[in-house]
Formats: sequence, C-alpha cells, structure tokens
Amino acid sequence: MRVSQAEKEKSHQRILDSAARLIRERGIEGAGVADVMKDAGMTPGGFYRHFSSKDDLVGAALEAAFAQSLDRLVEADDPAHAAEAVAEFERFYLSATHVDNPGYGCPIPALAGELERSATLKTPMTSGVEAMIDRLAAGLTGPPAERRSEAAAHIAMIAGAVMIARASEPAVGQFVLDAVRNQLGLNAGAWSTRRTTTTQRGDRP
Amino acid sequence: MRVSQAEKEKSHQRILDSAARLIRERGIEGAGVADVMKDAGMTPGGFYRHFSSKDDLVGAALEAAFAQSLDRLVEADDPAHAAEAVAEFERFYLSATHVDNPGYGCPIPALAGELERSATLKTPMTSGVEAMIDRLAAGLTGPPAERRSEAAAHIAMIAGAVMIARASEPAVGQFVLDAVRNQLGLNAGAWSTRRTTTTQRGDRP
DNA sequence: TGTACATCAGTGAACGCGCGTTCACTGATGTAC
DNA sequence: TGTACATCAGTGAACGCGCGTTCACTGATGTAC
Repeated sequence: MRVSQAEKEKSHQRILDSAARLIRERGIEGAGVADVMKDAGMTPGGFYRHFSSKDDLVGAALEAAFAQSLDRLVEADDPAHAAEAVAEFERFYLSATHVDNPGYGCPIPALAGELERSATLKTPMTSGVEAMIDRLAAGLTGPPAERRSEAAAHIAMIAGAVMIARASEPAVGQFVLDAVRNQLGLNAGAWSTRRTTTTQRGDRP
Repeated sequence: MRVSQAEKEKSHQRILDSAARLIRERGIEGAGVADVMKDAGMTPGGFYRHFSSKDDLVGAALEAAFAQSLDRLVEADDPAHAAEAVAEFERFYLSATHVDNPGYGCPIPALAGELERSATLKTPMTSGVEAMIDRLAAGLTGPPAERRSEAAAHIAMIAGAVMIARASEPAVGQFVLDAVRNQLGLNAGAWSTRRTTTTQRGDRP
C-alpha cells in the first residue's frame, strides 16, 4: 500500500539510522538488508524503493555515522574551550561506553578493517577521516601546519586502541586504552602536573 | 589417493601458509575454504583431514601470522641495538610495502576489525597483542613499568595508522602515516636533533 | 622379506543455508480533467 | 470540489549464487602375520 511522500521520507531516515547502527555493531557483511529493514519496521522487498543496492546504503550510512560521531565534538570559538572539547572527545572515545557500544560510535575502528577491501567505500571513509582530522586539529596547540599532523596521529592512536580493545580480551583491552590515555595526557586532571612523553630517537650516544 | 605422513605434514603447512596470507589479504570472510585449498594446490574436500572447521583454521592461521610478523623484530641483547631494532620495525610497519602487502604483514590492522565480533578468535588475538607489546617494550627506554604502557600506545598508533591508510584514498593515507612517523620520531636521522612531542593537557592557564 | 588387508589423505560432486536482489501484487496517494 | 485513473511505497515469496560442510569413492600407505 502506497504511503505519502512525507511517510516515505521518514521510512528512508529509519532505514538509514538502522543501517548506520547495525553496520557498526555487526559489520557490513553481518548487517543484512533484511535485518536492516526489519529493524526499521519494514519487509525486505521495500528496500529498493530507497536505495539502489546494499553498497549504496552502506555508503550513505557511513557518511551518517561519521556525522553522528563528530557531533560529539562540540565546536568552540576560543582556543581554550576548543582544547578542552577535544580532550573531552578523546576521553569519551577511549571510554568503556564507546568500546562497548560501537553502534553509536566512531566508524573508523568499527568499519575501517572491512573497508580495506572495498573500492567504492573508500571515498566516504576518506572524507570522514579528513573531517575528523580538521575538527581535532582545531583544538590542538602549536603551529597550524603541525596541528593537522598531530591530529592525524591522535586519530590513529585512539582508533587503533579502540579496535584492539574490541578485538582482545578485556584485561589487554583495558591496558591498551589506559596506555593511550596516558600517552595523550588525558589522565592528568586539571590540578595535576604529570607529564607523559613519546619515546625519542634520533639521538645516538 | 592416500599420501605418506610426511606428505600430509607438508600439505598441512601449505594450507596454513595459504590461509595466513589469504586471510590477511581478503579478510576472514573473503578467504573461502575452497580458495585456501586451491592456493595450497588441493581440492576443497581434503580440508577436513587437517582442520575441524574454518574457525579452527583461522585460529591457527592467526597465530602463525603473528609469529611471522614478529619475526621482523630482531631480538637484541644490549639496549642500544634493541632500540634501533624497534625503530626499524616501526619504520617498516609504517612503510608503503607493509600497507600494500597485508598478506605478509601484521594481523592487527588486517584482521582486528573483523575479530571484534568473534568470540573464539579473541584468544589468539590477545596473545598476539601481548607478545607484540612485550617485544616492543624491550626496545623502549624509561622505567620498566612504563615501557609496556608506552609499547601498547605505539602499537595502537601504528596499527591504527596502517588500518586507516588501507581504508582511505592514498593522499590521506600517506598523510596519516607521515604524521605517525613524525610523532614517533622515526623521520629524524641519527644526526638530527629534531623532537616531536605529544600534546600536553592537564595544565590550565 | 613378502603378502593380505585395513587405514586414510585427497578427490570432486552435492547439500543446505544465508543473503542480495527480483517480481507480481496491493491499495493508498497524487494528479489530470 | 469531485471523480477517474495512473503512480508507486511497501509486501512477501521466490530466485540465484556463494560458501562451509558432507559424502561416496579411489588408491597409496602402513601394518599384522
């Protein structure tokens, strides 16, 4: 039975939301079209009135997932607030809540592994990574040219940590998350003077 | 036609080697039992004379892949050589050769994403991560208690970078790899005095 | 050492299941007059 | 504003394909005597 254009738009959004969540929870191959449609309250056949293929859906869902994830990083005008916003984002990123709930989290640790073999999905992944670099860079200190580089390194580290934590047994996962928190100075409270540094090389005895 | 015990052992090794490579190249779901057997020069039916299931194979292949990957990190007795060995390992890890040839590389960026949803494979992944932490820690400086933590952070960063590089378009991938190299001080030659540091927080104005 | 026989590594076809996609159909929506 | 009709969102079954696994079979290996 046909529904109104407004209803169709709502259906579309429900499918997209279900896909964005299920894909991050179960992986792209693990989230079937029928599963997504059922989660959205529909039957499989209707899917192709909204997307031309599963790949089409996954691309749109990946973009939506990045947008959702980056919404957690509040944009601040002045540098101090921007720095605190980034620290807060990274703390959440490394939290048990994020590790245990991939469905609402960052798409990189949830999906990058699977995207290594997909040609068509590299584009939305690349856009998402770039957007995340820019957003993080805005909250880092130092020369502007080096901020993006530092942001990229931070992303590699936090995404790698979450991925490893999810793929390992809890004790090791926790250890890696703690290690990265330490490396990024996120454990130091406002009152603390504790410092952590990266290992330095290039200076031989 | 039956073959000798020695021949069977060779077949077993060929299947394991093929699996360890194909699984890293194509992912666990992407490497079919028939593909692995064909690569090993056999037909699908014979598989179950060697492994009880595909999961069984993947577990063994994952262990083999970690062993292969860690073989690149030479063990050194004195601290200076150990430090240089770790630096060399990390340089290779972040190289285009490694990024472009997952079949012979580290299983973490190649498979961790897929293992997030596998209960049985978390054990070999955890063992592999622990082994890698220990091996890297031996080449880092600082108090012994903090070396493992620092090693874990390094692994998160390099594994994350390789995963992102493989899942993104080349320009962004290169940028992330370069950023991590910089962060780890791997671009600085022996003559250089260049330093890179992580962002520090916890000191409010 | 030689012979008879049980074992079993490997073959290749077939099975069963899940998943993406297609399709005939329904009936409410939107439009032309 | 009302009516007739074309459109099309959504249904639910069916199709086709790939993949893990099973199975009857072959013939060389290993063993018992």
